[in-house]
Amino acid sequence: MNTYPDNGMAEIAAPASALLIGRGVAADLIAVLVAVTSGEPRVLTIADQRALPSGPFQLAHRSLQSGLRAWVERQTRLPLGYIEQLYTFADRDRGGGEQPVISISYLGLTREQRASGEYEASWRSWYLYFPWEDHRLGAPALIADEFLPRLRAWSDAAGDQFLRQNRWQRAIITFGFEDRPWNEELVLQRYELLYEAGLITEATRGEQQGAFSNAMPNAGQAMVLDHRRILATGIARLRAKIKYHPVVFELMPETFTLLQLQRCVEALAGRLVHKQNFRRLIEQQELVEETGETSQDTGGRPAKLFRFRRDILAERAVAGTKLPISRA
Amino acid sequence: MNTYPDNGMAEIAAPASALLIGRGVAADLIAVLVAVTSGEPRVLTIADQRALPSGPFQLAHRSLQSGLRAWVERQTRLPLGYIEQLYTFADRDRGGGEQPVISISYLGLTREQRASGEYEASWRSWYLYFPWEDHRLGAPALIADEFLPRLRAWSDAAGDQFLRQNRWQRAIITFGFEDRPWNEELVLQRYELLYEAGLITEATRGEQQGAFSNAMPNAGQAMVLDHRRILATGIARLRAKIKYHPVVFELMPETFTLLQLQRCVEALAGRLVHKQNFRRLIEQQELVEETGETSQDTGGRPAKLFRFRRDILAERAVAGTKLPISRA
DNA sequence: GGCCTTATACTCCAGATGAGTATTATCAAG
DNA sequence: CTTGATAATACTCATCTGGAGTATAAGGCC
Repeated sequence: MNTYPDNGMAEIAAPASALLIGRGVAADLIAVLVAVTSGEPRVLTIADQRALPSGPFQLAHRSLQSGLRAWVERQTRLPLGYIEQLYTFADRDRGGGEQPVISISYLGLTREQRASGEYEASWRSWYLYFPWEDHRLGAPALIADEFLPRLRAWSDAAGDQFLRQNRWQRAIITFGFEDRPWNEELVLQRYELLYEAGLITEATRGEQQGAFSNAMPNAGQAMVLDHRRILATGIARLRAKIKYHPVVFELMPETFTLLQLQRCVEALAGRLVHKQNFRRLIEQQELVEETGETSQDTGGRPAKLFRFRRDILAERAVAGTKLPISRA
Repeated sequence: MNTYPDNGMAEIAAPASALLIGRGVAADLIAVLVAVTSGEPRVLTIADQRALPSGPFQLAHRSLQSGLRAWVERQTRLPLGYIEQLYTFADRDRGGGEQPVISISYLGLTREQRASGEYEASWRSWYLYFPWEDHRLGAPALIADEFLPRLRAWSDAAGDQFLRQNRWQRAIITFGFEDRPWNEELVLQRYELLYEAGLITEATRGEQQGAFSNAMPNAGQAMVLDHRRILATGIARLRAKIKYHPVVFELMPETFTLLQLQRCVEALAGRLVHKQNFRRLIEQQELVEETGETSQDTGGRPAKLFRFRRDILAERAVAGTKLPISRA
């Protein structure tokens, strides 16, 4: 998201000897398109689920944002409910030649997901790429069994004492070791930590063939270039956003029960929320209104159906709202 | 920041007839550099205070971020404590020719401000550009006396009823009319509203010479291109950020009193905070430690001097903190 | 009817927040 | 050396908010 001193890795290095090129870089758009179906948060992927959809910026478009929108809608035939810019970075390894590539990444939310791509596009659960991020059924064993010892070892391997302590402290905070609470928003920080520790497949790509590698094949599906990092950025942004902005509704069907809404939020946040408190907050904020209908297929008592009050959007989009996901 | 449907204006339009240019755009960096001195939040400007510093992206740099950092430090000889990307947009009116320009804007915080530019750089209070954003001495008369009637008239002038209501509702929320609370974070939304209503000088630039204009010369100093909009984005981002991230300290001298810290926060937020509660929050978060010294030149009882606990930064940079500025 | 499942209505408590009051320590002016 | 002005600093208090739990209602299914 944003770096303190300069967290590195965000943007790929170019040799310091390269000359100044004032004019003439290529610009790419990269999209993190999200939908939630059957209780899973899904992201649109291409290239055998190993890449995010992307394409060159075309001047024909009014703006970057509308360019992205038009391009996605043409490719997928999905209406995009919400678009937000994520991050821009420069990457010289792309293009193949001397010309650097500037990549502008976007987060987009959509309701449906008839894939319908021109290439083999498919929607995949984002936990395929980040299995350690799903805490709905408790903390995944992967974290305590695999990450904990390896991050510990990596920390201890640091030369100077300050670095050692710094590494371990980041591990503690991001993964909630030593009884710290889990903070679902730190998706990017966790990914970066694992990357630096060499546990992520992508981190060891540039290295020699026979080199020893710490990379864990079971630490999530790898992606092309830094696409997994961009996905992490998108997930983090969305997890933060749903807490104070009514964007969840862009992912919901026209009418829904409160439990469906809750399941959607839980899928995104990767953690469960207290049902009664969730309803209290939703209702007292007047974000939804009853349709008058009820849904029978709940498995229990029929639930009232609600619809998002679009009329309140102008107000709340700017003034903010809340969702009950513990930050502590 | 981010747009709902597509708030327009964010990125300048290019004619729909323009052809696709896959390769070859120019990339510019634009910086919002902020410092706080004598109780005023200041921004570095060039070109007779009518522009933000900017320059072409040079491939010689490791990354966009380090490029920005190196370039600013060379130009101003100021160390940048904190850098954060703001927004990227495409602008075809720039470059003069067919080549579109991609502008990547950054927010940077620095401690001192010996201008020292190569061109005539100077630090200006950002309230010079946004006089309506300073509520430290109460709401500026400008808002009730000038904006209120004009925004009212602009709303009423809308053709259909929905648009009329939408305009006025945005005015109410962003400016706190009709007894709504003032929300200091809505800097960008306010600027966009004034821009759409034609009250901002920049909004009427492209128009005919003799055309009638609503633009108010007293509604803040105008800037080149969309620099004022970028500045608004930076202010909004910073105002939001100081509430949950310990970035204020990047703007403070090595040691400071709690009142100095408070004044700095107030300068940025454009509103006053409750002194006792401010201190309570700062101290219970253990963000600062006493130096043991006291400052005599307070005008009253001497105040303890504090220093920011840099050692806590690694933890808090990621875990977050709080500052007491009412959101309600 | 008994039991499972989910919806929905309330209650409780602890900590955070907003807004005071009271007291203490300096300096400067008379 | 007393009086004011200005701040620092210590407490108090009522309210809000958020997390968690209990109780009851309304369906399906056996």
